Amino acid sequence: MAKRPLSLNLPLDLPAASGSASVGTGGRKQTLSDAVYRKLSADIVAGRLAPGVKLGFEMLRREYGFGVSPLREALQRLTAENLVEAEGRIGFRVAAVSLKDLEDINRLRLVLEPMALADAITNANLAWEERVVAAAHRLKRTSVPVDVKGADADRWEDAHRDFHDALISGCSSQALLQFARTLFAQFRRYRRMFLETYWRSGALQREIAGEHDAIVAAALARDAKRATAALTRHYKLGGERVVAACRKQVKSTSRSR
Amino acid sequence: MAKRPLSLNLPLDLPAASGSASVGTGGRKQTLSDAVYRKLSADIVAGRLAPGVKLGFEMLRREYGFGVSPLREALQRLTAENLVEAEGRIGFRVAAVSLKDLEDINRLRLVLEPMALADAITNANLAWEERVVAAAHRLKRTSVPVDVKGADADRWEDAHRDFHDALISGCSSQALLQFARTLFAQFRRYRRMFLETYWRSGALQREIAGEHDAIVAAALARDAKRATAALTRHYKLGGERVVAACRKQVKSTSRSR
DNA sequence: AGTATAAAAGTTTTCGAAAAAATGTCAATT
DNA sequence: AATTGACATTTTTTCGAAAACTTTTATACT
Repeated sequence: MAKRPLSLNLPLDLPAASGSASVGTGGRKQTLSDAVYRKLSADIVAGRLAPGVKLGFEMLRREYGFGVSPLREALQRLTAENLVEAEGRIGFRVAAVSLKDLEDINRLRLVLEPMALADAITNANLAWEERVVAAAHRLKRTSVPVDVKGADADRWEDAHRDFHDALISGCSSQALLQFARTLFAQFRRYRRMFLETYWRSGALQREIAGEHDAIVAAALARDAKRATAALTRHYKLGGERVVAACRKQVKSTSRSR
Repeated sequence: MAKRPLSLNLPLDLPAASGSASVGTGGRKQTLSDAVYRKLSADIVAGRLAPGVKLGFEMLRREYGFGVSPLREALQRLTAENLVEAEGRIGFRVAAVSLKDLEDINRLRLVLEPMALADAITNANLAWEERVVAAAHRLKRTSVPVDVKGADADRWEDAHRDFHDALISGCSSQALLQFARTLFAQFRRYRRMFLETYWRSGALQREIAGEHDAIVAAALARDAKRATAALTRHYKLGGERVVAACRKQVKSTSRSR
């Protein structure tokens, strides 16, 4: 047997600046753990798993068909992203929602994402422009969902996320990108949860499309100031809508109990 | 160095903090998974597990004495914090270090942490002041470590982290706090890794103590502007030192191979 | 009745081993 | 000599069950 006497705790090594491939899920080969992570994440963000719902293993096994180990790993990761709450030996629940939390997320992404966009524009190149244009086009061509919790909505939401992700994808700060993505996912849950009625009107959709156009135009013109202003406006409007809806619902539910 | 299109100064206006003296690991009952997470995190940040080192399960089992399940969960969480890198079905490694990554972390925490501190000061109350004073005192009384990788250093580093954590603990934005903490841990790894020689001099320690005093004085005076300036100065100086050391070492190692 | 205590039931957490995948070896072929 | 492919070995990932713990239910006692 090859029992190499590995150095105990103190391997002296090089600070290798290992090539470090590009970002994202790109190279990662899929494991069950990854798959269940994605599925759970999607179901929570879409609101198919309501806030506060107990995520017991019996139920998860039945519903998702995975074993306990991948499930636990996925839940652990989701906990780090504040989509799931873990309590010692008691188990996991879908993260609760609150007006305070929503305002917190909204406020912070209004700082971070324009920052990321400004940086992306200063680093702009053709590949980035391509990506932005392609994502914008796809979003435009994606039909607006009818059922907010269905698979249609998932498709539109993915296109929407990819669009915003494309915009900031040229940002040189990986850390900033990661934070912005986390906040985007968290905010999206609130939007899908509270803007359900708003959604169907269609007027909202046209309005949003106009805001997106403004951002793209400014970004492609490499006008960082105008682009961040447009993005900020977009997020401010969206944020206010969701906050208002959340506030209303909180009030009505607290009345009903 | 890098360009900074990063805007500072945001309007943080939210009704003051809800009591919440119970920050931190408070309620969570300990599981093995938590324990191994903490141990692994400490060993990586301290540099006892060098960047790029393969984290195979045979080795981990032997060294740490835990089963595979808690180990995997801990590694999954550490991956989310960028202290560990996971590659599909190939396994886990301690996250690589690079000058680019260091500069990235440093730049972002220079934006986020002063933001958090400013907010904490606007929400200041007696409990927060108490906490700051206590943490500052403990840090002062903690003896400066001799061996940078030993348990002494862990103790000092904990006191140092608690001090900075106390300063921003009054921040009303949980999300901002979380990001700041993550960046602090990541930066700390670089500092311990590259400032090893610097450390013993003692002069550095006195210098740092002075910077801390300035921050505390301004914070207790509830002078947000002065406090953030002092904190920024503290981090700028520290960041520059580490970046310089990192740059030097990268150069020398790349020469040696 | 009400509180405390003990058994039972149900969950979560952990372990050990099986399954799946990757890596390494070595001979055969071009 | 280099490449390919089959086989063997090592490692990661997943599963099923045992262990540890929490919650509920039942029972006894003041």
